[in-house]
Amino acid sequence: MSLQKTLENHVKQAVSASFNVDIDAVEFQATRKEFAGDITVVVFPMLRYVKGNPVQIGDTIGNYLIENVNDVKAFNVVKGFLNIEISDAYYLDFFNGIKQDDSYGFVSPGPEDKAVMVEYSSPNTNKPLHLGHIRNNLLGYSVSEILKASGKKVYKTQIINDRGIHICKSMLAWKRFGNGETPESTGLKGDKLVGNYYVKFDQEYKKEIESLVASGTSEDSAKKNAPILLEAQDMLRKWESGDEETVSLWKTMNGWVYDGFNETYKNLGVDFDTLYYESNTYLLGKEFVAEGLRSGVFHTEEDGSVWCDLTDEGLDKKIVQRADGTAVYMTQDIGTAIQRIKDFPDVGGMVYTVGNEQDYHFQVLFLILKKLGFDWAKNLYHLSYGMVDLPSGKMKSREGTVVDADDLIDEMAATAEEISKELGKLEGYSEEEKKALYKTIGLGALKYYILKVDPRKRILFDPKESIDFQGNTGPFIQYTYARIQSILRKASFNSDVTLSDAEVSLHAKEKELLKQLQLFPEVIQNAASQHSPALIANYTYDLVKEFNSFYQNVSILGADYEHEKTFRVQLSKTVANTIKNAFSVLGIQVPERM
RNA sequence: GGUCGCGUAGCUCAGCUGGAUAGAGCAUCUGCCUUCUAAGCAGACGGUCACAGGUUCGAAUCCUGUCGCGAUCACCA
Repeated sequence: MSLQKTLENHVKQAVSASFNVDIDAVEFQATRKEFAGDITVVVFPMLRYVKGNPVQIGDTIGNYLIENVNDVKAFNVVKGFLNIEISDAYYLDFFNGIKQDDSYGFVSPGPEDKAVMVEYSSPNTNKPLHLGHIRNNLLGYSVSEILKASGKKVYKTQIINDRGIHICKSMLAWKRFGNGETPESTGLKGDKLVGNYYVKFDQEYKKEIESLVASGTSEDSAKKNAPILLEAQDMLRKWESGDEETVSLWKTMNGWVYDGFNETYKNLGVDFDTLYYESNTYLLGKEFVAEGLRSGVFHTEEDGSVWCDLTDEGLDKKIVQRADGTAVYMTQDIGTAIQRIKDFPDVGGMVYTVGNEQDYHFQVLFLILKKLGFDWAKNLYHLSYGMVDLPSGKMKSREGTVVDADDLIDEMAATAEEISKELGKLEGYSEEEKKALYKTIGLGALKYYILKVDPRKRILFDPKESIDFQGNTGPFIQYTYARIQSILRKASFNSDVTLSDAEVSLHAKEKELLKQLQLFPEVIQNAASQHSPALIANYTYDLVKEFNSFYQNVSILGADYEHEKTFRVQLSKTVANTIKNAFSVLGIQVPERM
């Protein structure tokens, strides 16, 4: 049981015994550093139940705690704040309980736990992944891992947008200008190759529009009637009717793209448990339109189109089926959500990692699913995130201002290399070790930089200046971890020794560290319920700062007494372990040396 | 215009369900490498928490309004 919970009961008893009233909650906070004490009870809220002077009430409770609770060593009252000092024995007990636990803070899923499905990435197959996808992938992956750590079973998934006119554009351009090029023949990653033809299409399309306009066609009409566009539309019809040649080319080119994407995912360190393809799901959902009509959730307009009226909930009307009976985006998403629950009956909720430009869409989607009567609909969460902007402005594929995911990952490793060389570290490492380390550091910097900020906020990403190896950054934390490993290599200590408070008296900095460690499981739970990797990132940074201060000011291997040394080494090891666990849910690797 | 999100130090960001004098890093300045990795530590400087009201013992945090920035308001996905 956490210190706070234990104390809460005691404080309640104290109030009950001294003032003859029951209170239902006690408010705690960490004691500010300028006051003596470890944990603070805020007395003000009790004034509602207990009449009197807050200082006197605090005194009374404090005295009761001293008499009745072993671990309470002393107290002081400042204004309405009752600062409580806890005995070393309590902290050592706590520490002895976790020091052997490599997965401290992580909870294994219980069999009765409902699973969560997390969707992220979900790219189109006509363009390579870019910086925006990186934010999406990192968030989705990390939230999945955090949910796992909090004790949930998680299915990571993505829906691949593998059909539609945009795919046909790439296919058409490849057919016309490709000369049979393949990833093998060109040495290009598949997604890059296909992406190039998508660009090629756009160039041709523009040329045709220009020449049509030059020969007197209106711009509007030219845009609609450019031959290459008409041909692409024709190709989509062929695809939908199952034309063998078209489908076969579609399969081949998508295959190239998937190979390319998988390489990027592997580099980024993200993965998926199950995949959905839009070519399989785009027809889903219509049966539920019929059901929604029966139950009165939807209604039919005169032209035969089907709508959902959400004006009562402050939203507007949304179409769910066209007059010609075909499905729209919303319909597919309804169908896909339901299909997923069918495919994975243990799933009781879903997280959609999608940019904030779709906030409204998901608000509507979740509401419709609720209205259709699915009880899991209350456990749907749109993990919405802001755009990633560049100093030069928005990323626009047409203007070539998109930061390519693969390029960025390489660039980060190169920057890590540059800085490492400047600092003259890493002597005596093989080239291979160095290369691996540069990647670990570069990726760590990138991931941490993106994950430490609140997802809702837009990020201004400056590829050159954003990567700082000092302060609240991934490499700083990695560095701390590596230093602790160095101590452990030199220490050769017996981790089984269990030290009691008779053998060790806690240094102030050690106590601070122990307090931080005690928070870890709570941080994981909070991060899970708030879907916030940022919480974990910032917590880890706090822990590391605390450790560095300890490291710099307290001798570890050179401690005066053997017990002291053993304890400090054990503590360092536990801190390292916590850093590693925290970083693993952020998807960041931790180096043994750097 | 309607709806949603954001606005905290020169810059990048924390700040949990309201609590003590609003915290870090970068940048600027001052100390600290014969000691476990100085990619570090200790300190200084820097704030009308966009603005105005309200709620109460107490507001960066909750409510209302104003301003600024962004997103969205397709029978596109």
